[in-house]
Amino acid sequence: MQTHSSEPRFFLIDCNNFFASCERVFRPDLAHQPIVVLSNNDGCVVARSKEAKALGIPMGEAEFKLRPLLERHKVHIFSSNFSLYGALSKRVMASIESLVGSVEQYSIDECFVRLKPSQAVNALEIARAIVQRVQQWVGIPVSIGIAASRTLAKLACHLAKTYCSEVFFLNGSEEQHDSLFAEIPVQEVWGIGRRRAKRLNEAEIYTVYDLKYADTAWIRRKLNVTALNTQLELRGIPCIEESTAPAEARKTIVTSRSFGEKVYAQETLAHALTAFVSRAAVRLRKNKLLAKGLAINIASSRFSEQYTDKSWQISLVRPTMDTQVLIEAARQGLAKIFQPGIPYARAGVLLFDLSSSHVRQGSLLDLSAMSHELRRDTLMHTLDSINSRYGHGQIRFALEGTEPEAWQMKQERRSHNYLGNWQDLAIAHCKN
DNA sequence: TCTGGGGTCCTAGGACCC
DNA sequence: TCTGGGGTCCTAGGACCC
Repeated sequence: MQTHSSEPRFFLIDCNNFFASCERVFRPDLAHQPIVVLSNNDGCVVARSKEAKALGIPMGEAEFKLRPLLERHKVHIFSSNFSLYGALSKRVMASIESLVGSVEQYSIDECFVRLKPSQAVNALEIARAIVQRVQQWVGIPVSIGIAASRTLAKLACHLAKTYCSEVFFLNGSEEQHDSLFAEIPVQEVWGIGRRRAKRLNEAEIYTVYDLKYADTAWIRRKLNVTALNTQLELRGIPCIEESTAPAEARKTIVTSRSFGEKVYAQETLAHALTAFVSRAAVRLRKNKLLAKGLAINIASSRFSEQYTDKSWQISLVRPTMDTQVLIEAARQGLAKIFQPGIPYARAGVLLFDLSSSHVRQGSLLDLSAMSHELRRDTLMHTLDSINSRYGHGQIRFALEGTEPEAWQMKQERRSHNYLGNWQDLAIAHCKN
């Protein structure tokens, strides 16, 4: 088998316990303390500090089930604070870019770097410099995997964490890699989730090593081409490309939330959907897009006896960025699928059939409608710029409702928005 | 009582066409 | 009326990611 599996072509840089580390940046007193961060609505655990992991707190577990354990060990609990995490993520990425030129951001806490030949020569030194700089400039610890393909770089990063090393370079011989891979369960591989792992296990493929050398035709037949690419990547042959620029390539925009409390009233659901449409529309305009399709869905709890999940969708006459047009469509849809007596637990809005707002098509038949649309566009952009300057929700549609309501999510332990709100700036106290 | 949110890609199957 | 291959497009659902 011809491979080049030790050539350094990619970094995968991953922030350690990112949300928990973010909370620590402005609470240095929490160093070495167990921390968990909860999902939206304070439902379940989505991030844990190293100390919390050591206490055996599982990922994704419902908070109410863990409460005794959390209290017993005095675990610090935070609601998720995405504006803070987003702001710190930007700083992490910028710090890395200051050393390597450009990164391919993969998620809020991870990025790939495709190494130029000149960088590949000094891969290890550069990686160590990144770890040091991100810690110093932003205060976030990162781990780095260095390898010949993206999948291997992810695996190398996993090894870095396993061996408590900041950087792991897969630069050994084929045999050395294989003996490492024989110890790693196959579900650790990027792209192999629970289901595929189960199918692989049924075929007696248990480890990364097994997958690397499994019969290629079988993988293609029983799984799919994605899994085949994964296998080739394990052999050191890069074949997963960078996902294309998100803003232009994006196909859907989703805003959905679970409610703080169950909702029975149609009008309350309408308020929630209106708020979700408004948020989705802001993201639409920020990406310079128009939407032609809108879907809504309302559902009761998956754990409830009266489980129901209803959706409705519409194709609009013309692509739009106008919040009001979208709100009207959503409310119209709600009237069609709402059923009284159901304890609704969540709702969502999906914008689809997206197109670039640069190539908005004029209607030759109706010039006055065109000019109305252009005036509305201007109004929407004005709304966005006021809200971005004075804070989200400063100006909003009255149909969102004016009082706090049951649908709004629980966030009882949210930290300050230290980097996004003047009122929330950290304050230093001097002792004399 | 309480169980996240936001995405992408692939495949199978049906409708429709020649 | 039935016969057949082959192509495209769309949608629903599954699987994965963080």
